[in-house]
Amino acid sequence: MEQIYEMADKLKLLSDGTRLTILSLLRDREFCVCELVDILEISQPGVSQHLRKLKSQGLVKEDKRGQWVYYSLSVDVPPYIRSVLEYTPNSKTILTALNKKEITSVCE
Amino acid sequence: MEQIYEMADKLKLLSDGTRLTILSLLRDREFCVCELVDILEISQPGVSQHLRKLKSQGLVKEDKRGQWVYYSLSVDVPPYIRSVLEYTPNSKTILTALNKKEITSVCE
DNA sequence: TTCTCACATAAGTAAACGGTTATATAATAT
DNA sequence: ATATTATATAACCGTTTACTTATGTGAGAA
Repeated sequence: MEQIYEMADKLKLLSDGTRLTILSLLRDREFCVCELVDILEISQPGVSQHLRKLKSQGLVKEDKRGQWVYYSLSVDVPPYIRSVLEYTPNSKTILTALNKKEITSVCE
Repeated sequence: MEQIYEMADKLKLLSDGTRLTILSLLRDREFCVCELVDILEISQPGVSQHLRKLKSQGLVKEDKRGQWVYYSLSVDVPPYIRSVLEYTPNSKTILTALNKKEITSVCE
């Protein structure tokens, strides 16, 4: 019972389009915040706050390198979350849908 | 992109503990509203409203039989929702966790 | 008919949510 | 040292959420 409410809490992270997009992108590779700001159409603080929620529940981890902070999927993403992410479009699809050219890495 | 926001909208239905419990119960058999009211610990209108949301998004269907309305999982539950429900506790586990004796059917 | 039971709908409310702008911090570049 | 860039945090705000109580509706029982 506890368990089912915990699951609901984590699933809440997937219940917002912006966050589900972020997770789908991260499924393929790491992204730094400025890339996500460029891709998603909300403000930088908006992106930061979504990332904070995702991190606080252990779905993503951050890696600070110089000026940038790179986010990637945590290895601890529970199976019921992973199973959903298998059904979301991949980053290539998302990026072309948004008319963003597919960058390979780094903001520089 | 459209697609990802649609998925997020349906996942929102799983992001509440009460609704996730309802769906997990329905995975095993149909339940009438009064059974759900007895099991879950919220008011009857509260249960009705959750069921309305679940129905409006096509996750459950209703079957009126006499005085009662029986709800069951829709056959149209999309795969990414089904895959989550494979990880939730079954109705037996939920009922014993809540100290409700396992009824086999009907309110009568 | 009248009462009761099962359910739905309406209206109200406190809290959470998802965004914004403004500001702080920390690293790099000049 | 100063400016610029990347990110985080704070404060605010309108909307949505998940409940509640009160009331409506429709079926079966008396």
